[in-house]
Amino acid sequence: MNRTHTNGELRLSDVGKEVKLVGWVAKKRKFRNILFVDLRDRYGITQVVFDEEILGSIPDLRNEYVLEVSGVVLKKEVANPKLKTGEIEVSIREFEILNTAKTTPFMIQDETDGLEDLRLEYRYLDLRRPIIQEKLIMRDRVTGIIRNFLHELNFIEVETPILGKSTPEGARDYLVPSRLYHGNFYALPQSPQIFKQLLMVGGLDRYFQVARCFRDEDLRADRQPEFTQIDIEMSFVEEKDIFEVVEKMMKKIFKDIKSIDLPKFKVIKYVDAMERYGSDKPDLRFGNELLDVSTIFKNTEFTIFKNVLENGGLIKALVFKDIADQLSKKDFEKLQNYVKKYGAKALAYLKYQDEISGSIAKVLSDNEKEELKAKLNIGNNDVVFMIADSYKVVSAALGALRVKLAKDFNLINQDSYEFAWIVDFPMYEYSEEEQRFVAAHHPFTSPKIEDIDKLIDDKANCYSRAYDLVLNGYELLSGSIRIHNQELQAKVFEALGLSLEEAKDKFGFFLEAFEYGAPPHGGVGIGLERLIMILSNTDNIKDVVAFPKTASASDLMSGAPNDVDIKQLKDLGIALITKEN
RNA sequence: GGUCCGGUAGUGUAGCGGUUAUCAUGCCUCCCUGUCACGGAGGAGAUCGUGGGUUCGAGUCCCAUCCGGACCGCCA
Repeated sequence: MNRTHTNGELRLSDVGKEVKLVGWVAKKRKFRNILFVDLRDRYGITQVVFDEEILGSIPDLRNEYVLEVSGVVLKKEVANPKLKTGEIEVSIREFEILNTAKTTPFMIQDETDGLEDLRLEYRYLDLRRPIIQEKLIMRDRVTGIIRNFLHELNFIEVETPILGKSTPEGARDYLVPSRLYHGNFYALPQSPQIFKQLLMVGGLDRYFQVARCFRDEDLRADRQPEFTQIDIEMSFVEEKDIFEVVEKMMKKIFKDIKSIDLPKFKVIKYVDAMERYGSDKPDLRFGNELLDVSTIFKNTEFTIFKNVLENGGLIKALVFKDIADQLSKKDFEKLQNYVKKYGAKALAYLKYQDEISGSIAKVLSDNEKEELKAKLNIGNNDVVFMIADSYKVVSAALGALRVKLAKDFNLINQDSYEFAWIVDFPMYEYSEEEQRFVAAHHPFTSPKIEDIDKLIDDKANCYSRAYDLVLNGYELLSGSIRIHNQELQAKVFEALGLSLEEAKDKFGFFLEAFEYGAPPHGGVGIGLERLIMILSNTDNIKDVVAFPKTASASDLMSGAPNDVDIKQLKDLGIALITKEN
């Protein structure tokens, strides 16, 4: 069954050769005495010709039959420029049908008719589509580049446990019941965080892993319950050392995959990113920055603005140039509804045309409108959007609007890749729900040295050595310099509201490890799927996962999750709670 | 936990109170030596997601439920 060539391989220079090909029937075009078949495999498509004069008869082939064919390579009189192999065809002398196939539920081609749920149910057929294969092949290339790159820098790949210990902070764990210890559970790792730090304590110095991670949270178009993180940790480093490794690695990936030479990555402080873009993962492919216009309205008569300012809120503006004539009243209504999702009560807007119109044109003074115009450098046909609310709501709503409008008005260059390190994240964020400060990152993140004194008494102004790398509006990776000092770690646990007892119960082994000479260390976790999504120009994470789950975390193909035999539950000592009790 | 959108031949869709349930594609049969989105003729193919209700009459309206999708919350 040895093929001599793949279906993407034969060229004009192969004319005259005897070849053997294998593959699937992608398409057939039949006449009385001749049959053309597009034979497909992972490498491409080759047209093969079944000629009655040569074979005596024409076989009855259907789409997706699996064939082995032998024949001679001929030059085509009229080439097909759409195929790499379009200048030749193979005239069949012998063939064998290796397998037949039912009619597929959707067309096996890039432009398929099947919708996503159907394609997921028959993922093994969906995987035959070149457009899906390309993405998995790219994913393999990227992990290959990463492995080679890190190995050259003395990193070693270590596998850490999948069955671990549940820690109730953070994302919800996937739990695995223990058969030997009834009532006890393993947790699947949300990330190999503790283990990789212990590898540093263990003296491994430079570690990485292509790590599967699991989070039992609700999904999104860019989130799966299980995903892959390129997990990296280094000893005896500071931020700049880690940035250098990651930056070189990204440059290597973009050079090899996209033939792009990336410039040096920007560095933006978290507070500046929030101020300018309303987001800690800003899309830097376009401008349209947020501007604080509170001072213009400090003596305003407009009660809504006035009240917000009096209650400690602020007013920010977002300007989009030369679009006023393209937005109808209905469009503005849609945008007003859009920002409500983010908690904004309203979206104010002004259209600067021959006259100034818009939702708040009548309630603002001429002076205010002119001041806005001057401060925001507004020209004819520009639109100013404003939201007055708390800092958090203004940032979230106006930040999201900024991205939406840029997309709607095609202001984003799809071929550009704008990286930036976001640094100096706050140590805590305030949880409205719990009415207290909670950890903004995992509890092993080091505070800024100069902020150690603020850990307990001034949480609002305490910053950490955490950083993200953002790319085109996505958080590509997250990392930090870790705490390596037992006392500081204990202090941070305390600051986070973990009693010494709780801390010992949950992380005792970890704290103890720090008493035996833990080196300074830090690292990152890179979201592999997101990187591949960006590289392959898709906004759907399912496209870059071989067997993805739906938005409700089910596998339409296998039917997972499913109920299990009562005997299995008994072995585990588990009884199910039914709705009745 | 919440908001919104969708579910009609194999597939993608039209229909929005009375139709023989639309169109395209796929499928099957026949015709066609050069197609490469082949072409031509004909044919089969739909418990309109499921269960209730309103109505003389329900893909069509209402309620519930299941499934899929997007988003908010969530994702230390």
